[in-house]
Amino acid sequence: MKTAACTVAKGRPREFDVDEALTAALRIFWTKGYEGASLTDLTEAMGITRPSLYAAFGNKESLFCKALELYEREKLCYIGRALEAPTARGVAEALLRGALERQRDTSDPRGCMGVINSVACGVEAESIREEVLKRGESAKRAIVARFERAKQEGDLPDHADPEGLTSYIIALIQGIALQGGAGTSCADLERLVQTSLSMWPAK
Amino acid sequence: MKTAACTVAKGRPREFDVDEALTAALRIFWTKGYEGASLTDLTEAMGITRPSLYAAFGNKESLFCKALELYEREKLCYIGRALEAPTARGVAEALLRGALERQRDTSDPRGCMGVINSVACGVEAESIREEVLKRGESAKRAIVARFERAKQEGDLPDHADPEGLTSYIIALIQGIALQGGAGTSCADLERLVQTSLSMWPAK
DNA sequence: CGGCTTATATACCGCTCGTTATGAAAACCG
DNA sequence: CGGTTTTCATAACGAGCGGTATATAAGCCG
Repeated sequence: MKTAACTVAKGRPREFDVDEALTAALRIFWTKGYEGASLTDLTEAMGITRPSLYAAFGNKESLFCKALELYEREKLCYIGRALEAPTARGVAEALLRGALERQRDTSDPRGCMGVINSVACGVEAESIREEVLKRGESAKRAIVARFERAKQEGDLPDHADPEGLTSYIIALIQGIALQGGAGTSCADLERLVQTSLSMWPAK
Repeated sequence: MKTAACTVAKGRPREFDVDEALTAALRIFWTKGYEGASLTDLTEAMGITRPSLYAAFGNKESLFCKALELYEREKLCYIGRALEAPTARGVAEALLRGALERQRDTSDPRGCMGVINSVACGVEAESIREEVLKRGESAKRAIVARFERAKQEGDLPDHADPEGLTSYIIALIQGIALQGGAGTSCADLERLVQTSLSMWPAK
């Protein structure tokens, strides 16, 4: 009994590519937020009808979760790579430059999908908010762990506060995304990053 | 002809206090955002009916603008005071501590009204977004001017970048508001501020 | 008291929202 | 070819949205 990846389709084959549709949906959620993205916006961008969307993705909420997963996998992968930098300063620099590059990419919307959807809106979006915050928490824990390791390795001074450093660097990343989404020019964002890096000790 | 403040009321006197109602409306916009706040939410919190709201405040959009004005006047006054600090570092410290105190105040909602409403939602809220961003811009210019003054006074080194420093400090403030709105404990936020201050040169 | 003005209360408007019922179309199997 | 299964297209559902028409109540002025 083969449960997964049945190669022979039984009924009428679907006429659209699921991954392409999900990518289109991501762009809508990214620019308009969960509540701001109506089903009309979504179906028009995805090029499919409402029943097709519900058959393929369940409902609006599960569609959002799948889009969020795609977003983290393709657009936030720089975070995981940044943690592999040899020094704490290298980690911070990679994080800041990664966030900056995200705002530089003109083929993608400005702002950050997570930041946009972490601010409270209607009551219906409460579960969405929690899902977004949950993922943010796990990313935060990973950075804390990396800074604690750096402290043990003598890469950070004994009086360093890994939690404080993490909140600090996340605040800067959030600020970059927020200001980028607000329309701040990339040149200005670059100066923000430059200033941040000049603050970090032990150049 | 006395245009303003006519002391004698002509018709039936209104049965609610306009300032109290506006304060209640502010809390709703603050916690739910412009689009997330329905007229039902607003009228229930304000203790008035829909026609009373429209007679006193115009419509939802102008009500929001009046609430935003009240918010800046009462909750963001720490920014203006911070700019009066004698040194650039004093300014930065007052800004960060002011933002932290805002998240500490348990009698007010967490997060920042401006941050919440600066992220894009539906198309109807586009003018709201622009209004919020406009006010943010003016605050930014004030901080830039203050840092430029500090540079002229020799309070900041010649190679300092007032624009970059401003974007940097605003990013931290935005991060504090965002993390505060996300439920981060005040203790953690305090460490964030502490870390930020430890980064600023020339203690 | 009557006339005038303004605030209140109830109910409703047209519209959009997310979701789904209905029926026809397209592939496979026997 | 008939039967089965899945997808597609149209249209509709109930609920909630921002905003308002209508009628009544409460004050002043003469």
